[in-house]
Amino acid sequence: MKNKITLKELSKLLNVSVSTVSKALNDSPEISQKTVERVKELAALHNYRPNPVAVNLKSSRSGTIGVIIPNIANVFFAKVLSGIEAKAQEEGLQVITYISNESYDREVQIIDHLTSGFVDGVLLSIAEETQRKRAFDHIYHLIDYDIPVVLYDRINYDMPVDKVGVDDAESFKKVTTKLIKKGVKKIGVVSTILHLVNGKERIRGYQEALLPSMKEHIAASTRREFLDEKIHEILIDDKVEAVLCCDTESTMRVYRYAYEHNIRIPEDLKVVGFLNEEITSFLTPSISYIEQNPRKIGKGAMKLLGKRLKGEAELNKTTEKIIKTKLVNLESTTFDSEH
Amino acid sequence: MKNKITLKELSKLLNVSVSTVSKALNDSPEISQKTVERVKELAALHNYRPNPVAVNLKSSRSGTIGVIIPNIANVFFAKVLSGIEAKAQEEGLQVITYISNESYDREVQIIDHLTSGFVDGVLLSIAEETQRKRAFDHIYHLIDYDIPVVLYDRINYDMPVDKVGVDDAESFKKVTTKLIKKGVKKIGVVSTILHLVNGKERIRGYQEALLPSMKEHIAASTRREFLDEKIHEILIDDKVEAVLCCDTESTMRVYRYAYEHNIRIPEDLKVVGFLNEEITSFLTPSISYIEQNPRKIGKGAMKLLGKRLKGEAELNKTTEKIIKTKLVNLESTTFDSEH
DNA sequence: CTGAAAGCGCTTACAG
DNA sequence: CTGAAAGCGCTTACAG
Repeated sequence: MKNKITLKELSKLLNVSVSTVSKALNDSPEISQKTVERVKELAALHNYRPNPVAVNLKSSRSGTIGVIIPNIANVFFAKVLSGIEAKAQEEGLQVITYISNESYDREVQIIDHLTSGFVDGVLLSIAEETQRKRAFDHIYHLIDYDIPVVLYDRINYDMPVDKVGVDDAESFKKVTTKLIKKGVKKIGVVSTILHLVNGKERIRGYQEALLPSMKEHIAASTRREFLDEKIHEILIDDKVEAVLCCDTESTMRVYRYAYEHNIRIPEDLKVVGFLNEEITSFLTPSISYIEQNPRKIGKGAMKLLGKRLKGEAELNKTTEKIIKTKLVNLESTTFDSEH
Repeated sequence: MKNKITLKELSKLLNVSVSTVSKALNDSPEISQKTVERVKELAALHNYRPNPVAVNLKSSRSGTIGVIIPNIANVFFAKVLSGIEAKAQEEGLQVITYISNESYDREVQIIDHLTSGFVDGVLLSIAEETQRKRAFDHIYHLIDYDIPVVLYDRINYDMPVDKVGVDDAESFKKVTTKLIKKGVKKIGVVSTILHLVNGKERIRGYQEALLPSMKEHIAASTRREFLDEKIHEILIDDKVEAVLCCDTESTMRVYRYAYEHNIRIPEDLKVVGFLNEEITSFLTPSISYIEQNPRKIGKGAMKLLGKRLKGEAELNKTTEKIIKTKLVNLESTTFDSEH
């Protein structure tokens, strides 16, 4: 079974030309029914598969797309990837995975590599460091190369590409409004991702929903020791009754802070987290959380890219798709169910 | 910037032959220093990159490896992937990701696809359903195709391939022994993965470590309602003092069960989980857990595959690499630190 | 209906 | 030191 059989070998066995074999296998109307059958039978017998590399060289497409993931250990991105993979599967495309590890340098390196023509298109979620630096030249470079790019999740940039993301601002606005309607007077926000677009957007949503009479309570820092201090300020000094967490890390810190200081959830403090189902199911007591539907984001991004690759998308127009989040209500919170 | 420049175009601009340009770029000693410089300069100017597809066709290698992941939303596998990706990066290989979703059919389909020559080698962790069915023909098929395969994590199969895994039995044996030395008399095990090799191995390690005088307390089921019943039996009826959990799901069930029945951890019950750091850090109180070092597993698997691909491995001999686990001790357990 | 020829973009023995 | 030629495995206009 060592060597894969080629068209040439098949043609020799069949005593016809390579062209004929190729056409027969591709159901060309040029070839007689009889020949087609003969060829296909032998091909099946030898388990013939066209060499994808050769096919790609002819068609000058690689049949693969590149996915750049900032952090694969984050279940959110892992699920996005699984959505991408599922959709790519449907479209007959391969997925080449690149992990930027939130590093600018690595992202530049990956993108540089991608301009060699390894892939027909790219799905990108911009690394944290890149966002901090606001250095996007490498991404524009990719676009200049006419490699279709779709941004996913971290999207609020003014780039001429398709985008798929989440209604960050809207989700926080809705939750805040809901809490206000419940009669909650002091609402706070905790974040370790203030420098990311998504983090900024979420806070904006919160701010927009606050009533003019209400004070903002924002505890934000990327450094754990400072964050705990700030959490102390809003939980102990300001005595907020509810807190919205912008990310997994801040949810965890609030949760642990409450545990260590005997603050009961949800009696003393209502907590809404931005995290995934798996972790929430571990928490005792459970909290409410905003479900982002990462698989859908992945599928949506791959779908847009697929359209670009097939030329079904308009050339000078980009699409922005927003996947709605859902507030999930758990046992020990006081929200009504949402369906 | 639309069209990538090719060797042919470069050669025209330089008034030399395509061969000369190719050799110059590859630092062939055949070419004069002057020409090499001239060629490289222009190539750099035009940002020339060899078309990887064409290079692959010549070398009849694809330069990519395929990774089959049973479940990417499991952080364990996500981290394995990140280890694989890092090592592949070092070796200049691309990683094509396939997600089997623990499905036998999907795994068969992926492997069938892989025999077309998309990849030079495969890293595989066998899907749950495949293990249940004990149907491995498709994997042998891949091996017959002379595509190097390395099994990772789920490895205890008698296949003639390289393997990288964890010391499942050993890890449970060690923990059990440790507990016994601490004076714990009744030790139980909870598992939802009894049908997986890893699950079996862990239980075997536990059984081996038990003293002849001690009774086994095993709560195992893949169905949640049955599992809760069995957890009840060992926690309430048998009153075990410590419980080893074989997987994330069973850890979570035990944890929640204890919470709901006011069983204090670790005063009433010591819990050792098989889960990842992220989740553990969420638990209040925290528990001890066995750290498997998934990134190292990924790197190790990729390293073995790399050796096969470079022909550095002996042909009729396979390597099995075991990555040691580590027991991690957290605040509220009574283990000594281990370093 | 079938086949010879050119070509996708490269590399590499071989000749000069 | 340089270049023409063959070839990796395929597809597809073109000729017969």
